Amino acid sequence: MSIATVSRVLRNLPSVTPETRERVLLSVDALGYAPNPIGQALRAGHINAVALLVGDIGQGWYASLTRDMQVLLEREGMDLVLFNLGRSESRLNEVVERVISLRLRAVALATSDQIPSATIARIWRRLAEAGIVFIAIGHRVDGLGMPSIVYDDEEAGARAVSHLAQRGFAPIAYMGRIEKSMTGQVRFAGYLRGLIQNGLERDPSLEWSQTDSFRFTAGYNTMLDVRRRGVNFRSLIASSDELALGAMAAALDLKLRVPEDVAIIGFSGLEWAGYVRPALTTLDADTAAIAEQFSIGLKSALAGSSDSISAVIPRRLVLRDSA
Amino acid sequence: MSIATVSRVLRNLPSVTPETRERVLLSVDALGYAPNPIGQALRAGHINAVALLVGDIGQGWYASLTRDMQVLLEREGMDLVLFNLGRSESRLNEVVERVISLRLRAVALATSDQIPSATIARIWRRLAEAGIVFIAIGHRVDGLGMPSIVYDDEEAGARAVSHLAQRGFAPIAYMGRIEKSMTGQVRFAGYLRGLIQNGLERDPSLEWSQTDSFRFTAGYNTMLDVRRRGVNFRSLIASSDELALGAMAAALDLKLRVPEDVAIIGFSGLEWAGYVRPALTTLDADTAAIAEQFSIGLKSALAGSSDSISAVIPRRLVLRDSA
DNA sequence: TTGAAAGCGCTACCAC
DNA sequence: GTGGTAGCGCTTTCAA
Repeated sequence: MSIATVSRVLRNLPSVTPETRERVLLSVDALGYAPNPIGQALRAGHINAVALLVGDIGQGWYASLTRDMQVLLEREGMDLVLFNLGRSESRLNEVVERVISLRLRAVALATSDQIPSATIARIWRRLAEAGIVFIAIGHRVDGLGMPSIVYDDEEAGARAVSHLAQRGFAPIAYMGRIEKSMTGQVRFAGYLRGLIQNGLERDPSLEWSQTDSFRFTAGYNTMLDVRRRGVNFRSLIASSDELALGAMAAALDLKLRVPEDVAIIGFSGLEWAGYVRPALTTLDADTAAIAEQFSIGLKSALAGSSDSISAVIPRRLVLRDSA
Repeated sequence: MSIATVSRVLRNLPSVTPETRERVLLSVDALGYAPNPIGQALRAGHINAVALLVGDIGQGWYASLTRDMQVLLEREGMDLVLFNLGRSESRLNEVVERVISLRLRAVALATSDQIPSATIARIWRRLAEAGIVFIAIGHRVDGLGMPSIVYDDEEAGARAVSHLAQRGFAPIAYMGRIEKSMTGQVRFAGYLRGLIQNGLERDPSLEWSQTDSFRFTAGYNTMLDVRRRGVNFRSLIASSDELALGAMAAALDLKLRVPEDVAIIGFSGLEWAGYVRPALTTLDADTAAIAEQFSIGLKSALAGSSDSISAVIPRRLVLRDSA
């Protein structure tokens, strides 16, 4: 009953007689022995854990994604090491180096809108050198063959426009345009396609950028600003539920009726969106589906498959009262 | 220039001549060498990381806490391994065993309201045996000397009552009573003290329990239910912002005015609470302060101090429109 | 089928 | 002040 034999038994290797196995398991039980993952990691050259890099865990979508990822990883016997990026790109590099030095097995990068594609591609290469699986979440990086799981934001944007147009809510504005991000462009492209499909004119004064953030205040201030400037619009598509709620709050404070005077559609499907009044119509973001796809992609990559995952998760239009 | 010397240089041990140090650093730079944390961990007998156990990361308070904890741990050079507990107590035990087997350095248990004190005490002992620091967050476990960081919920509950009473919003109901949890009891005790201090009668029909959860639906359904039953009240204190928003949604759907017909105060200070309309008055929950205290307690415990942290974070009453 | 031993990367000890 | 080496716990040869 050497340590080697114990190791074999505990990993269910075939080359052990039933009796030996029995005896080993008995002793293991008696002693309360459990293998030390650190030893295993040292031997294997990597830790059986995945790094989840999120933009800001305080935001609902990231939190929801984190939960679903943790559940799925645990099911695979892996642990989740969490890194919160904030807005700084240099921090992203530091975190990646940290992950490499920790010898984690995979990186899930989930920052929907803040990082240039070139940066992401560089990080992907860097991790590949280190033998670490990389999967981008929420980032559309076309044509590079980079593993990614994204929403069908183009389609979703177009669908939102059609919905508003059919309800007679034109002119339709777009809040939350962000130039440097691929995702932002895709979502916005959907908005533009939607306009065309519905025979509507594009109007640059209805395309609102938020430089500061995707969050509540930005939505609030933007709404105040466009109303003060007398911009003419009947509805708006906000690229996050936070922006949408901020905008709705401003609208209500200005004594506008929602949706009669201003109709609003958000992006994300956060839980509180169903409980504000009027309840927020939104293009939901299924984080469980993302986690599911991640798990599939991870397993395939760890099994050595060369073709990388490229999944698209559909967004559902959740009709409530705000549009 | 042996490996031993390199190790000494990289850890800034004094017994190295400046020249040697210089030479080593040069080579390290040239080779891009970085120490392997797994080797360090095997040697040290533990991984330089902290486990954060949260009830449900999808809920705003946990998400906010997680972010602040991650930031502070990173500052200390430690990583954050996240575990999501959900509601099952058996899962808590599994997670604790996992943490022990991983040889993490500390556990922060943040589940404000679901776990019996006896269970927590048992876990504390189990971790102590394994030499792992344990700090309870949001759990008040008096008299056991257990390291803990809690809010001043008793005081906060009483303050909420006083505020409502002074504004003439009696009778005041309490939503979200949970018997098995210490925290729940403390918060509720504050409510009772507040009633007495303000010369109000206690009325059991105004003490509402939610068996299912602290979340939106529970608040919504409870409000519907008490109105249907014709319970007489002018305001309510909800033990979470989620409950509060759910209740407010139901009130608005019933064409009640908030705060004129029903005034509402929540517990938590989540960001969206300031952007719903009417904006939600709340007893905020400073998660950054908790992380700060955790960091202090952790450092002291790792330094071998025997007296354990016991911090109380005050809740601020954030006055907005709902009460 | 089982056991002995090397070696993953690190630090602490002991010699020099 | 520096270098050699044992040993943390594991898995994987290689021999028996």
